[in-house]
Order: sequence, then C-alpha cells, then structure tokens
Amino acid sequence: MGESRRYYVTTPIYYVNDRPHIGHAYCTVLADTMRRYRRLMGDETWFLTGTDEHGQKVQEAAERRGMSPQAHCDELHAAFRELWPQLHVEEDDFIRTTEPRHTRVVQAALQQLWEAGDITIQSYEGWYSTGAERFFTEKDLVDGRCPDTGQPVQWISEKNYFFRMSRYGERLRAHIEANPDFIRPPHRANEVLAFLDKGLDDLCISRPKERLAWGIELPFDSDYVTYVWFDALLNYVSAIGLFSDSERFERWWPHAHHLIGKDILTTHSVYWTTMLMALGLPLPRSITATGWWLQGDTKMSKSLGNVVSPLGMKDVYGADVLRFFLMRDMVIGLDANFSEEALVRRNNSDLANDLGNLARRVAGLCDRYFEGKVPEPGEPTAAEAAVMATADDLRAAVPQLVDDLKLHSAIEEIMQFVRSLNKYVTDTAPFRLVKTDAPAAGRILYTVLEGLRHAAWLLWPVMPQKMEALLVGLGVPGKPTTLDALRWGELRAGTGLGLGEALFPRAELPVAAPEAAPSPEKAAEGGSAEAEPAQAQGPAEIAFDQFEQVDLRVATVLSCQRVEGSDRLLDFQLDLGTEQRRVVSGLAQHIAPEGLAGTQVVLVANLAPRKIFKILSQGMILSCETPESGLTLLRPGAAVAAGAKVS
RNA sequence: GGCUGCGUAGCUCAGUUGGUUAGAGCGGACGACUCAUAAUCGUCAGGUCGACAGUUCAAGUCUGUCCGCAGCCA
Repeated sequence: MGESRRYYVTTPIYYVNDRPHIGHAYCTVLADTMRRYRRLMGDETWFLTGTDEHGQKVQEAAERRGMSPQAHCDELHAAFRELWPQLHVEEDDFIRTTEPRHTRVVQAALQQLWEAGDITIQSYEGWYSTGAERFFTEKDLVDGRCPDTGQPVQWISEKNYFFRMSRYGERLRAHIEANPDFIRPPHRANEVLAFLDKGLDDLCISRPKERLAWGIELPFDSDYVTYVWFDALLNYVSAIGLFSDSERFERWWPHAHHLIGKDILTTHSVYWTTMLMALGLPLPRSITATGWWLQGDTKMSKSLGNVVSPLGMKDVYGADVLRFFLMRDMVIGLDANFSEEALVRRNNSDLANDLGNLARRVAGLCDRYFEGKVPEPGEPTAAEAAVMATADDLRAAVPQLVDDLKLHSAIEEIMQFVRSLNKYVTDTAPFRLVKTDAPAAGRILYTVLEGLRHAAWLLWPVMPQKMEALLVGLGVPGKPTTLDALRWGELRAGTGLGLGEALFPRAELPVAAPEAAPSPEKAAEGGSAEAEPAQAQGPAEIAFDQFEQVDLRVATVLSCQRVEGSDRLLDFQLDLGTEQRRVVSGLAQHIAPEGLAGTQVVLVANLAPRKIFKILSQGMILSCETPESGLTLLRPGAAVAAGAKVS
C-alpha cells in the first residue's frame, strides 16, 4: 500500500436532485483530506467528484418545474459545485454524467459489452411502481400497492437488456478473498461475500424510452436508455480518459481508491467491479465504505426549532473547524453522532485552548522580549532533544495512520504533540527564565515555534486555510510540500512573527431558550413528578448592567408566514420604526401565522444574527408558556410606536 | 425470521496471540503557575468490562444461553 506513488481518489457522484447535506460534505472533505495527506507523503494525486444527473426522478422534477431535464440539472448541480470551495475542498475534476465526455464512454462501454456477448435481451414482467422506480413480485405488494410508496402499481411486460453479471461472481469472490484491503472496513467485505453466497443474478441495465427518456441511449437499440447506476458508475473511468486518452487513464486508474457511503456498498463492490471485469479493466485498489453522521436528540433551543443544519456549522464556526470535527470525531467506517455541542467542545479544547492558545502564548513572549522575531535556536539541551524526538516520531507515525485510514488517530497524535509543547513551556518557564537567561528563553521559544510549524504541516490536510494562516504567522508563508522536506530547524532566527490574532477563537453554544410548553401528559403529571433542584432554583442572579445589555424593543408585525420545509418555524417581517427586520421563530406549532400582521410583539433586538433554514434571523421574539395553549406571544398592553424600548 | 458485528469510567472510545493493581481524551473536583484565548500544567474518577452459566492455574480477552443495539439478507 505505502509504496504507491500515485493516488487517485473519488467520491460518489451525487444525485443532483438531492440537497447537499452533511453526508455529502463528509465524504468529500474526507477525500480532500486524504489526497492532501497523500500529497504530503509525496504521492502524485488526482481527486474526482461530480454529479449524477440522469434518471426518472430528475426527469419528473424537471417536468414539474416546466423545464428541460438538462436545464434543471444545469441549475441544481451548482449547489454541489459551489459548496466545495466553501469547505476548502479542491477537487481536480468535477464530472457531470450529462457531459459528452461521459456519455461517449458509457456508449462505447455498452457497445463493447454487447459485442462481447456480455449483454443479453430478456423479457421481464412484473408489477411496476413508478414511484419506487422498480418492479415487485406479487407477494411484495401491500394491498396490491407499492410496498415502498403505497402508490398503485401496473403490470408491465417488457423486453430489457441485461448485463451478464452472474458470469463474474466467482472471480469477484476470489479477488475479495485474495485482497483483504480491497473492501474496507473488513466487515463490509464479509457482507459482500455473503451477498455473493446467494449467487449473482444478471443486472437489468436498460429502461424503455417510453417509460424513461432522460438517460443515455443504448448504442445498439435506440428505443432504450441506460439504467442510471450503470451510467453513473462509469464516471470513475470516463473522467480520466477511458477510450480517449489512454496515457492519462493508465496513469491514474491503477491507483484508484473509491470512498463511498455504506448505503452504496453493493453497487460499488458488486455491480461496478463485475462491470470492470467484463470490460477487461483492472479493479480499483480499494473501496472504502464510510458510516453515517447520526443526529440524535439535538439539545438546541426549542424556540429556534432545532435549526442550524450540520452543514450550516461552516457558516457559524468556519469551514476548517467543521472539517476538523468531521475528521476527528468519526472513525472511518463507523457511524458517529453529530451535535453542535460536540463541535463546540472540540473547537474549544483542541483548537482554541491547545493549539491556538499555544501560538498566542509564545507569540506574546517573542513580542515582548525578542522584538516579535524568531529567537536564536541556540544549543539544544535534553529538553529540546526530547521535543525534536517527539516530532520525528510524529512525522513517521502520521503517514502510517493515514495509510490505515485511522485519520482520527493521526489527528489525536498531532494534538498530543501540541499538548506536549504546552507542557514543555510550563516546565521550562521561559517567561521566568528570560529575566536571568535570555538566550535560554529564546532557545525554548524557538523550539515551540518549530513545533508549531510541524503541527501546521501535519494538520494542513485537515484545515488547509487555518494552517496556512498559522504558517504566515510563523513567518514562513506557503503551502506545505512533502514530509521529506519538513526538517527541524528551518525556521530562521530573526524572521518576523505575525501571530497577533487568535487563530481559533473560543466558541460558545447558542444559549438555549427556556423549555417550550410542556406536552399535555407532562403537564398533567407535573404535580407528582419530582422537580429537579436546578430547575426549581432557576437561572443565576444577574446584575442590572447585564440586564441593560439586552435591547428589548416593541416591533410591529408586517407579515408572517410558515417557513417552507419546517413544521416549527415562522418567518416574520417586522417594523422596528427605524428599520425592518426579518426574524425566524419556532412558534408554528403553537401560533398560526394568519392574522398576526399589524399586531405588536416584543423583540430582543441585539441578539447576534443567526442563519435558520438559510434565512438570516435578526433577533428573537419573546413568548411565554401557558399550561393550556402552549406558547403565547408577549405583547404590549396598548398600541405603542414601533421600535419603542422595553425596560 | 436468518446471518454478522457490537454492548468497557458521565460522554467518545483504546484494550495485542487469555496472565500481576482495566487505560486515553473530553467533562467534573482539587491544587500549581501567571507567559497565553478564564488558557496552561499536575493530581483525583474506585467503572459488577450488558446478564447468567461454563472452559482454564488464570478471561473485557475463549465457549454456550439470554437481554439490548446496529448492519446485511429474507
């Protein structure tokens, strides 16, 4: 594994009809991070992602919008393409399955298989569900309807083209058994083997145009288009020049690594691999199935309505912080829990306290005692030698952990090193030593600065922008190159430092609003339930000047409507006298939007704005709990001027 | 229903081929320091290693049964 000098990494191509979510973002960030680590390890790398644009759902969605499928795709695929730069992802190529460079390859591949006898015609009949886009047998049906969608089904008898996948089952089994690293993690390989145990069927790879027109036409039968999966999987080879640029293809294909979600394991490890066998192409080096980000009980403010989507965290805490969290808190292959709380904790402990603060710590000393410049390294003592040895070990350990897909461990090792630097500063106390032995203090500060430079290189794949900023602060701007080029002692004495600003500010969780109205059952048992002491005591006492910091205003509702896609949120347009505000509030389950226009509410006017369902909410509307009807809005007793201060 | 995997400190997890007092990070408590982003450094967690029954001189670590969870398949 480690010897490979090239690394071609792919994400799945994402279905244009989907909205980008944290799962897409995770896989793509993972690919970006892996390729950056490979680059550091000296490999030549290529990174492909893209969008999957054919199929029934796209066709239907386009019809609903009264657009051509192509125009629909042109518009929607941008949601993905434009997201990646925001996450500091730098793909080398972005392929769309509607591009000619792809459709040509699909047709050529089909033609080749057709001529080789790997595609046959079979007639097929069964109950077809348009919604589920597939056939069912009689016993699958529930009350004569589609078991997936509940919609009516039709009996269809049709001729279709089938890929003779069954021919390749045993070869695939042999390959998986001979290459334990092929499908990862290992238990996924076992699942595929279990799938193969049942014997492979042939795979239907066509759809009659009368049923589905939006696809790639079969080269040998213009009445049919290609089944989307067969089409989509070929993106991995069409994008690197199969049938058109053999040099480029040969350059990358033998080094291919697919990253996928566990939900599409079979498609990749069975359909795709047997397709490749039939085409006479080598199999990819590895297929890695990642887990899912689970969203458990979000403890977010109920009055805000569980709002910020995981992906939205990039806007609140920054893309690199989100990347760090995603890479550090998920073990590749396992599921993980996503919570804003965990992200903030990770940011504060690892990034702000340990890493960011360390930079600030030494920068302050350098500013004060060494004119803001890198001090002289001096002659290392045993303490410095120990730090250097740790750095050496780390430089060796990280590539191994990356090779084993243990990114979370690699990151943890680097953080251990950062913590050891903090300990080194505490133990050697340069801030005290400087008064009696300035050169010794300089030696210590130099060592920490070098340590920070090493950490910046090693964490760069995870947080490219932040680590480049750290390098700028250390006076050595530029992107890290390879670990071979990372040598202790390259920081030159006298170089000006620029570590003035906090690299990773501490973050605070948004303050949770008071519990929403208790549910009827809860209210009923309220008498017998034991009150928790903390709740009984209520929030801590605050001073008058703290209260004065809250800017409460009366606002007149100009309009109010439900937020599309949310059952909790209302979207208010408010008049504050001097300005208008848009505020999103989680009241929809208690208060109807109709009839609110013209009434007055009380607004926390200086609450930090926050994006909720992509809407920038500028403030919070006050409401109070009532046992009988849930939440009710807080209003002035009589009409007052919009914008009136509440005190 | 069948197969597979998992169930270890409040949380997230490590725990090699069974072997002395079961570990780490975070959170929490206490102490130290004062250069720093109320940060850092040190000490502290007495957890029936899901339950029960076995194998063994010795079991989170092997076997069986059961409970719970997840995944794959039907």
